Amino acid sequence: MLMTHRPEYYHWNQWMFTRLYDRGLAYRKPSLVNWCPNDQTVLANEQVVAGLCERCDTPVTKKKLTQWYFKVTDYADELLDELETLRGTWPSKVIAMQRNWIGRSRGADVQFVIEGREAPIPIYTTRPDTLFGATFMVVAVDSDLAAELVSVADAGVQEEFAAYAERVKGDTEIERLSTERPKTGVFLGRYAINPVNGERLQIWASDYVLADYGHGAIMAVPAHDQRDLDFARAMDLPVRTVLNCLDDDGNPLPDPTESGVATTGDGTLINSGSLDGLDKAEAITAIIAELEKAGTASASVNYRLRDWLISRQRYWGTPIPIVHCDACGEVPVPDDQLPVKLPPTEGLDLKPKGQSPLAAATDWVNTTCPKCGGAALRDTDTMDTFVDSSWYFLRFLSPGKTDGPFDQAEAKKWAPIDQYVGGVTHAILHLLYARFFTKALRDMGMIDFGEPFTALLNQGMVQMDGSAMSKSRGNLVSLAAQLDEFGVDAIRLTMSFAGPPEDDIDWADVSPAGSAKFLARAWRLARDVSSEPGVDPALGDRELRAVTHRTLSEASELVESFRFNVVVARVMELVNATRKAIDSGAGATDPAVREAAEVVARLLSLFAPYCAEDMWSMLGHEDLVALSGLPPVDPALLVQETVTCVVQVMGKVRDRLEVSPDATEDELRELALAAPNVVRAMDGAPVRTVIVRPPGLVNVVVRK
RNA sequence: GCCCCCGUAGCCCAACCGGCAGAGGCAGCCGACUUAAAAUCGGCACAGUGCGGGUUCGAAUCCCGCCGGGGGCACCA
Repeated sequence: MLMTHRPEYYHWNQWMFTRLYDRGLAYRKPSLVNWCPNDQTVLANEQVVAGLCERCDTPVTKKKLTQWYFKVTDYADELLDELETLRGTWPSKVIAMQRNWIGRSRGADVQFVIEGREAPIPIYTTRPDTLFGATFMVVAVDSDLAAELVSVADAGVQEEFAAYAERVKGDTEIERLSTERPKTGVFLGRYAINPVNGERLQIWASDYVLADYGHGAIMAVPAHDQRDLDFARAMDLPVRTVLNCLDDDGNPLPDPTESGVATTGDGTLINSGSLDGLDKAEAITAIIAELEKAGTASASVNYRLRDWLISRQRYWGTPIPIVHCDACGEVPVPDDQLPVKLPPTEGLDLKPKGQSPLAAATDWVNTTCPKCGGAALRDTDTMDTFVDSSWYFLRFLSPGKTDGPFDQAEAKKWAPIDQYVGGVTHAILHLLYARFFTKALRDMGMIDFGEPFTALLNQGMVQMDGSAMSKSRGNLVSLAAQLDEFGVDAIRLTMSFAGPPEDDIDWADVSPAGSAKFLARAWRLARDVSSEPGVDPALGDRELRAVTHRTLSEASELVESFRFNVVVARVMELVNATRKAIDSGAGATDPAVREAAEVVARLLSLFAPYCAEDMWSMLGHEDLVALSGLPPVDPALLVQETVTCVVQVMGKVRDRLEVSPDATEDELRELALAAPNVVRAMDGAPVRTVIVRPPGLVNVVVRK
């Protein structure tokens, strides 16, 4: 058993941290971070769900803090491209979500000279073809760049900017994400020069440009970007169309200047100097080439993915194994001093207060620098608990190992995980982090694979009356009460039978009473069998044996492909056939009945182990059915004596023939053409062709 | 706005590589057993696959376009 809160486990989180640190994959930086005012801690991007804290649903705000990050972005391309290797074994939904989350886009960095500033400012754009349509520039209000640009503006502008920046800071993520939000901003009194035509562009600060994407600054092309157009209209800034766009029917779209709707599709360049007459793709290639020659632009790639913020201001978690020394700076704790154990919490104020509670444990915080031996302070933050689960699957292979995180030989033998099962809620949290860790560990030479989970199944959830159970809705189903009423076997069977495992189950749609009834029906078979264990099934009723062996032959494949609901349905069929054989067929003494009842018990042990074991022992066995496996399928019993051959005329079923399973194409064609119903349907029309798929189908195509 | 998934009997769901639309269950109805009921056993009925095109000898299945439902991302330049 693994307990990730114990030093025996988090020791190796710290070991991982220092290895990542050594490779430049763990680093500290000041940044505007997600802040949960209720939990009083920072959150990773992945832990902000629709603007709310993943743990407590409080609206998240922003705060400028210096925090620890894992450099997931170093692996952005690999994390994205290797999703392709998971196609087919991972749900396409999860692949799409990760793809979306990583959000790679291709474009160009373009340098804009700023009046009164020595260095030009780079902007990122996916649409360099629209450079001639740029009519102003916008920088993120919360960026360092905005603060710098405004610092030389006159007092009125500075005041206005400061007020605006303050207002924006107070906004929650929810407010920021609102699509109906009007555009706001402040003109900084500064100008940029458009490198393609030398035009002077006003520089504005606004919250619709993000500080931490691209360069935190954009060229605004209002005619061909809706956000820029909204801003231009709100601030009364010029709009210039540089692309004549057509709609799906080839008609020209209305000019954005008039319509208020930016055109983003393909078209022909206008008002764009040397680019005039080119289409979008040609213009992008041409302008990048031209500006690269001039040294003012370069092709560039950007990602939506951010580095993983792992610092938490919580008393539980793994202490970050760093010592801050005035002389040496950040010093990772050496291996032989790990683990850095959490201090005793006695006497500490553990309430969230915006600073790690560990800071109050002064005896613990005050330490000596591992490098120079001088006085130093421990880092007081703890790690995100998602660090624990990013590599636990490797720890499971050697859980007691004391001289390393996991045994590499065991990992070579067992890992990666062939089949992982988990909720879709982890699509871009755990599953992304674990993929990152795996790739990093591979690059450290500790494992020889780059993807941790070869196949993934997202199991569904149990709902009630169309939605997730919740106290406030009052649509709760007590599992304990259901178990009391129907028993664990019936409940488990109900869930398995309700539908494919990846589907949600609505408890209002299923019938645990029906499951209990079925189990009783199956159980009675074992009670009724009156032959001795070990009788030769070959002496039994062939018809029932055929059903038994057909069930067996299908069951393995169905189980392997997780179609448990179908397996249960097949067992139900076998139970029905066996019941019939006992009551009105071969009778309870027939060896085939014993064989069938035993197969029922063996297969049911997957879903209803208690019931199955009881059946097994009632059938006279001393061992466990769970360990008994499945008997081999007798292929001879799968061969049918006759099969029904469907005869179609022009694709419509007109007759059925009972034929031998190895009837030849010619025989079937002849039989079909002679069948009276077929002759009637053909109505004298000449045969054009006859399609024969032995033994089951003949289709006569006639000339009309 | 972009992306992913799903629409088959009253309901939950099967249907292999395109080949008889139905395996199983729930609910329903009928019968046997019973003084009666429960339980049990047996039987019956119910859709032409969301809509419109296309490909094909043949489409629930493949392609295109809609409609409906669920989910993800989103001021990402």
